[in-house]
Parts: sequence; C-alpha cells; structure tokens
Amino acid sequence: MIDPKLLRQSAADVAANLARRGYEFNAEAYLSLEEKRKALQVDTERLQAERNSSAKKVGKAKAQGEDIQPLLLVVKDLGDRLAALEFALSEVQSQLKDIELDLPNLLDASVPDGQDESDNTEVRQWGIPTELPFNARDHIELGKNLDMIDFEAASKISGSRFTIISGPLARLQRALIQLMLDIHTDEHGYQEKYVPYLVHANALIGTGNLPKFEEDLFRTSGEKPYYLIPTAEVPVTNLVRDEILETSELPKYFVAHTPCFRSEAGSYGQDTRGMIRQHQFEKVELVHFVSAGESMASLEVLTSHAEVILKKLELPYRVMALCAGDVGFGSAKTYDIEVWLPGQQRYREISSCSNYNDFQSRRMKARCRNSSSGKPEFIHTLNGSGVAAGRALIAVMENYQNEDGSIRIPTVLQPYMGEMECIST
RNA sequence: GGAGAGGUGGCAGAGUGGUUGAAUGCACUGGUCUUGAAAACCAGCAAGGGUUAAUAGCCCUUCGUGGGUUCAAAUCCCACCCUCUCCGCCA
Repeated sequence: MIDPKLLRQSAADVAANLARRGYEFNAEAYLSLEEKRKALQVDTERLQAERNSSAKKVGKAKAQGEDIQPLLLVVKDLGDRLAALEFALSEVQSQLKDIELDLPNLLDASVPDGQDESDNTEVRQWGIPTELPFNARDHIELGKNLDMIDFEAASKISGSRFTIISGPLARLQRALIQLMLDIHTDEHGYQEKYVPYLVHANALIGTGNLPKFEEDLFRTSGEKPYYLIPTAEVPVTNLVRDEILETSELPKYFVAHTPCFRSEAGSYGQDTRGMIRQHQFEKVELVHFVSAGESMASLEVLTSHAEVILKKLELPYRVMALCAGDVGFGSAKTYDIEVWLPGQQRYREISSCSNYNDFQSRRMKARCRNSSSGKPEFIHTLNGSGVAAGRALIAVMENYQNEDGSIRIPTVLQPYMGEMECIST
C-alpha cells in the first residue's frame, strides 16, 4: 500500500510513477473521493465531540440529582444524526481503501524503463554458459532416459503441471534444499523457519497477493477457506504482522523451505512441457526485515546470498534488473537471477529478489520503534528465492549431463548424496 | 469432539455502566545522586486518524472481531474468531 498521505498530497507524482509500469491511476477521481471523505470526517468528528460532551453533562447532572430529561432529548437527537454521518463516512472510507489496495508499489528511481521482459537490463554475469561437446539434452529427455522423471504418472494422479521424481534424482532435489538451508543459516546469518502451507486471506492481503490476484491461488473449500501458499514469503513475512519491533532487533533474516502452489491461470501456453512451470514446486525463500533507509542496500545483500548458491553449484548465471513494466505488483525494485540451461540454450529465472520497502509492512502494520524519536515507523520488507529448488534441479541436470545421459553430482552436493558422484541408470 | 478458563497499552496485569484512554509493575526516555556504572529517588512514556506550517495545540477512534442495548459501554446482551487447561481421539 502506498502512503495515503502521499497519495493525497502528491497524487500527480504518484500517477506519473505508476504510469511507468503501465498502470493508470485516476488521480482526479481519487482526490474528489478524498475530498468527500475529508468533509464527512470533519462533520462526523465534530458531532461526535458534541455527543461526548453532552453525555458527560448528563452524568454530572445525574450525580448532582438534577433533572436530566431536557438534556436527554438533546443528546438523543444528536445520536440519530450521527449514525447517518458515520455510515456515509465508512462507505467513502471503504471505497478509498479498495482503491489503495489495488495500487501497485511506487517504483524506485533506479528501475530501468521498459514494457516487458525484453527490456530488462543485465547487471552482471557469472560463469560462462556451459558448452557441451555433444548435443545437450533438456531435463525432460534426461529425466525420462534415467527413468527418474515421470510426467505421465503425475498427470494420472493430478493432471498437468505436476511431476513425479524418483530415486537419486528425488534425493538430489532434497540435497539442493539441504545445501541452501545450510549455507543461508550457517554462512549468511539466517534463522530457519518452518511455517504453515495453508494461510488465511488476511495474510495474503498483507503480502499483496489479495485482493487482486486471487485467480493465481489455490483455495480450499469450506465456510472458512484457506489458501495454499504461492511462496513461503507469505507466512514468513506475516510473522511481523501487527508487531512493533525494537530497532535493535533489526535487521532480521529468515529462511524457509516450503512447497509452493500456483494455479498458473493465465499462463496456459507457457512452459507446458517439463517442470519449469508447475502447480507445485519446492523453494527456499529468503526474507529480510530492515529499518527504512536500509532496504536498498539490503536488496544487494539478499541477491548476493542467492547468488552464492549458484556459485557453489558452479552454475552460470546472470543478474537482471527488471524494467518498470516487469517489476511485480508490490515491489519497488527487483533483480531476477537467471541460470543457464544448456538444454534450452538460454537463461531462465531461478530467483527473484525484491525490495517491497513499506508496501507490505503498511498493509500488515509491521513497525519498529525509531530509536531517536521513540515513534513507531513502518519497517521495510524484502524477499527473494534462495533459490527455487525445482529449477535448480533442472539446472544441475542440464549443466552436469554427460554424453551418455548420466548426470555428475556437483562436489558441494556429494556429502548430501552419500558421496555419490554420478547419477546413471 | 466434550468440559472449563481467558483475550486490556512494547510486555505483565488491575479494572463490571458516567471525571478510566485505562491503576500498578517491568521495559524504555530524561533528570538528581556518582570519578563512572549500578542502585535509589523524581519526571515522562499507547496506537491510529482528523485538523494544522507543525514531530505544538485541539478533536475523533480503538480494551480479540462484528452486531445490539443505552443519553453514555473495556464494563450489559448476542454471534463469531483465537489462546490456554483437563478429558477423548490421533500422525
């Protein structure tokens, strides 16, 4: 959520910023509604004050044994008028709230212009795209030949966009997750969290997934629905909902491994083959809580933490700064990390690291006490994949494949694989 | 699932219809004292919103959530949510 004060005072600037995303903010309509709110609120509060002081007079008069009947008549009438005003005010306020919840975050000035993915700019590159002295297979072919990836069996059970991974390959994914968690906790100072995979709507409103992106989520039936988390970001970020933290507690770094569930509505034609885009996938997620003013630096740190994983796995990658049109709804700035996939002969996203600044904390009332003023202020939240395990598995398979279809195991993973060095039939 | 207890400020915890936005303690901030620190003592200290040049005043809202009764609700009534204890069941 954007600061309502900013919306009011600089609606035109906000509109200009959001226009960079291609989002049209009707500042005029907002401001006229806002004016209505102001008038109603002033009137309402004046009447409330009147009601309050009159009610107090009644109490005093009664205590002194005076006749309170005349006073009662006056106050009763006040109450009726007040009820009408209060209703009108709450209507306008909820309309404003709806608009505010629908607005994407303001973009940071450093975000490059552009409309879509093709306008993203490369920030840096690490490693050289793997060149194999034979025709590289993609993970689908590799998995099938090893008889360790089975899409048909999965679709029999659950339909499309699901996978069954078997034997050493399943273990390899588990090894990747273990490696990531160990590095982030042991070397980067994260605390590991185990969190719920089912959450309430409120948690998703806090992170910005609701109310706007309901169609991306899986929801359980029943009177009180749960949503399956699309990312661990949701439960982990909501840990600070309604909290006032001490500044001395910040920054806080949390890491969690969870499965992620996405309906992938609206991506019908994309990545229908293979396990690039699944309804269910494993991910290790990094979350930072920092004080305002430190989040941009923190974004660099968080991104570097995700990069460490790829470096240890010796997987070639590049870091892209997303352009204005490609930055996600709640993010002020995002870096995508793209790993090289020899089977596709291209880089594919394996991590997305975003600075949400106060966008989420404002929605979930996550604050810290400013040490000099003593006043609560919104913290900044960041998150990023550190990294997506399913895609990391693909990347290892394709980059470490041999001509005979077997797959070498990266050195750092061997301890997690019972010292196995190669996966073959 | 059954029975009971409870949800109040950063935390703990009083408060059962009117001067209680809320005692007290802890924490925190400032001061006195001290070479310094601790202790002790004194003072301050909820959040959100409106108005405003203002982080000054003034006003409004908020005691789990939503409704209701009343001139007036933390306090009474109804519904819901959550937590804890005991019993049952269970990975």
